[in-house]
Amino acid sequence: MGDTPGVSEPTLEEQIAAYQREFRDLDPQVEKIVSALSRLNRRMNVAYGRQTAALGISNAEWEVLKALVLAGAPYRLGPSDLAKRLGLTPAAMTHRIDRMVGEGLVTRERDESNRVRVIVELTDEGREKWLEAMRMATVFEEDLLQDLSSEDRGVLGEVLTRLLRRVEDAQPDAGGRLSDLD
Amino acid sequence: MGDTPGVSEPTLEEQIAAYQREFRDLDPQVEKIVSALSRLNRRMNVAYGRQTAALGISNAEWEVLKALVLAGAPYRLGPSDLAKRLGLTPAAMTHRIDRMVGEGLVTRERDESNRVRVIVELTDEGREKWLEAMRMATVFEEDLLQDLSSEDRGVLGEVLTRLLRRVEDAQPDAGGRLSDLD
DNA sequence: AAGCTAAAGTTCGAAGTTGAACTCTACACC
DNA sequence: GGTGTAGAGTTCAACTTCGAACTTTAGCTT
Repeated sequence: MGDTPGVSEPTLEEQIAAYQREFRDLDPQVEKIVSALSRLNRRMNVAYGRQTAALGISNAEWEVLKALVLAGAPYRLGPSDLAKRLGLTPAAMTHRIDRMVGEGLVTRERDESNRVRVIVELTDEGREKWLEAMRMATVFEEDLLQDLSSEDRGVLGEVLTRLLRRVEDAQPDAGGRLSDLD
Repeated sequence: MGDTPGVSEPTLEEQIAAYQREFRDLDPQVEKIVSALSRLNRRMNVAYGRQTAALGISNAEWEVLKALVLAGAPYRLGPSDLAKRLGLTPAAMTHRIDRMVGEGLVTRERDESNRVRVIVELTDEGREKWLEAMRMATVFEEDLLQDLSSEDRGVLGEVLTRLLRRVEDAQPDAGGRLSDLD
C-alpha cells in the first residue's frame, strides 16, 4: 500500500496554502477566519453530539428542548414557532415532535381556545434532560475557552456579535428557510 | 388573531438573558461567544447556499469540489478519503458521487493499479464551478468582515485558530464520524 | 349568514444520510 | 500456492428532511 500517502484532512494552514495556490486573489487573513470558524463549529457540534447521545437524545432533540426552555415557563410553543426558530419546515417539525412525544420529552395537545393551533409543552423529564445537557455543555465550553483571558473573551464576543449583526441585517430571515445545509 | 404575540426568534441578548434566568451558573461571556459562533455559522451557510444554488449546485456538492481542489492537481481522491474529509459515511459518498458524475462535475473510474480502489476526478466543468463559487464566496466574506480593521482580523484569526487547535487536540478525529448534526 | 381568504398542522412522495451486511481485491502467513 | 484477513466500495432498509398538496379552523366581507 505504498501508493497513497497518508491522505488525511489537511490542516488549516495547508488548506489556506492550497487555496492560495489555486486561487490567486485570495486574502489569507479572511480565509483563515472563515475556515477556522467553520471547522470550529463542526467540532463543537461533534462534541455536543457526544454529550447529548450520552443522555439518550440527539442534537436535533436538544435543539427543540432549548427552544422551549428559551420560551420561558410554562415552556410552550406551537409547531410553527418551533419550526421557525429551528430553521425547519413544518413537516419536519411534525415528525420531530412525534418522536419526542413518544420519548416523553414533550406533550402535544390542541389549543382549545383556537382549535387550529397545537401546543407543544416541555415535560418534567424534558426539562431535566435539558438541564443535564446544559451542565455538560457549559463544562465543555468553559474548557474550550480556558486559554483565553477575560479580556480576550470580551473582545471575541464583541467581534462575533458585530459580525452576526452584519449578516442578520443583510439576511433578515425574510421569507427564506434558515436551513442548515451543512 | 390577536392572541399570540410576535413569537419570532429571540435576539442573542434575549437568549442569553433567558438562559441566565433558567440556569443560574451560566457565564454570559462564554454563552455569548458560543451562541454568536453558532448563529454566525448558520447564517454563513445560508449565504453560501444561495450562492451555490445560483450556480446550479448544492452546498453538499460544493464541499466535494473544495476537497478535490484542495488535493491539488490532478484533483483526484478516492471515495473513502472524500468521505473522511467531508465527515460522511462511505455510503453517502457513493450516492453523492453518483449524482455528481451524472451532472458532469466529476468522473469515477477504477484504479487499474489497485482494482479495489476508485478514483474520483474533477472535470473541467467541476473546476470551473468551484472557481465561480469561490469568487462569490470571497466577495461575501470580504463584505462580512468589512467593518473589521486589519488588526482586528489578525487577532480574530489567531484566537479562532487557538480554539480550533484546542478542540482538535481533544478530539483527534479518532474513530468517530465527524457528522455535522446541525 | 354564506362564502372567501389566510393560517396552522398534517400527510404524502421524493431526496439524502446512516449503519449494517455484502462483494471484491490485495497482501501476509503457513 | 491456499487460506485468511483487512480494506475499499457498494447495496439495502430505516430514518430524517423537504416541498407541495391537503384539511381544518378563524376571521372578513358583503
